[in-house]
Amino acid sequence: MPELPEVETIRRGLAKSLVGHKILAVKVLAPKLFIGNPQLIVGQEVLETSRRAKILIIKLSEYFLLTHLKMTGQLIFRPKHGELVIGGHPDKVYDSQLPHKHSHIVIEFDNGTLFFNDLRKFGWMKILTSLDELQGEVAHLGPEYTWPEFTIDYFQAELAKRRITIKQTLLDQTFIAGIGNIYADESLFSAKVNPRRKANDLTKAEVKKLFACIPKVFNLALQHGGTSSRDYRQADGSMGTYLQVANVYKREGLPCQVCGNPIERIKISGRSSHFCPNCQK
DNA sequence: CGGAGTGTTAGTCG
DNA sequence: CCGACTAACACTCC
Repeated sequence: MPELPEVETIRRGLAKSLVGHKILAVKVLAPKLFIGNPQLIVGQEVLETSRRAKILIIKLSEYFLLTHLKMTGQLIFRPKHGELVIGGHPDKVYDSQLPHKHSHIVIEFDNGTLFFNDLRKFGWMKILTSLDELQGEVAHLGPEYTWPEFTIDYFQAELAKRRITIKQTLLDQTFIAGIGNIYADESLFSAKVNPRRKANDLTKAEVKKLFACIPKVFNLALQHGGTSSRDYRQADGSMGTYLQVANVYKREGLPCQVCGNPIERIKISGRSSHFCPNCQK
């Protein structure tokens, strides 16, 4: 579930709570989800947080703690002092009941407790002990949309190589980092490109449009704190509101905001894909 | 009740 | 190398 805007929103929220604070204890309730020896990071302080694609990176005094939330992972921080602010969306499951049956890793800091919850258990936490290891971990990922190397020339050349659909291409993390199912569909709507089109069949004008739409969609989503559907909450427990401004995602059968045509939902290589058959050619 | 569907991605197989 | 498919898991929806 969490794509770039959700992970980035969580990162920003957690940075405020965690930077400068020390890990007192790590409890691993589902060993499969934690890679490395949890005792290694006890006593270390959080220096800074960053993000690469959908991976959250917490830099500690000596090591790095990485988290991937995959489909249903959550990170919830419960501060020691003061009420947990739920952002106007009270939800018992994310407050008083922690840890609950889907809390698999619990990290105690000097100022509160971080819970890693994951219903489907696809996510993970991982300790890396050097910058080299970290670079190896993210080596296969394509550029972030904010990087200078993410240029129109790169974008066009990569699309030209691919005979798969444009939808599948956008989901390929080795091509561009951070796009998932929601923002693939939303970017394609913005660019008026049908998700079934082959990547290498897009016209030059369409490629240019899509290239411009990706940052636009990501930035809008970041302003809204990401998308909340089912499990996702911001780091403070509140909901992201992007879905309120989404054009196609989860809008099957509803009128297109541009032309009024019903939004369709189809399967593209196993992933649900939402689009307006009238606007997206 | 049974089966399909779910925001991800690494791995396998042809 | 490329592309299609599957598994990892637990729950909701129809």
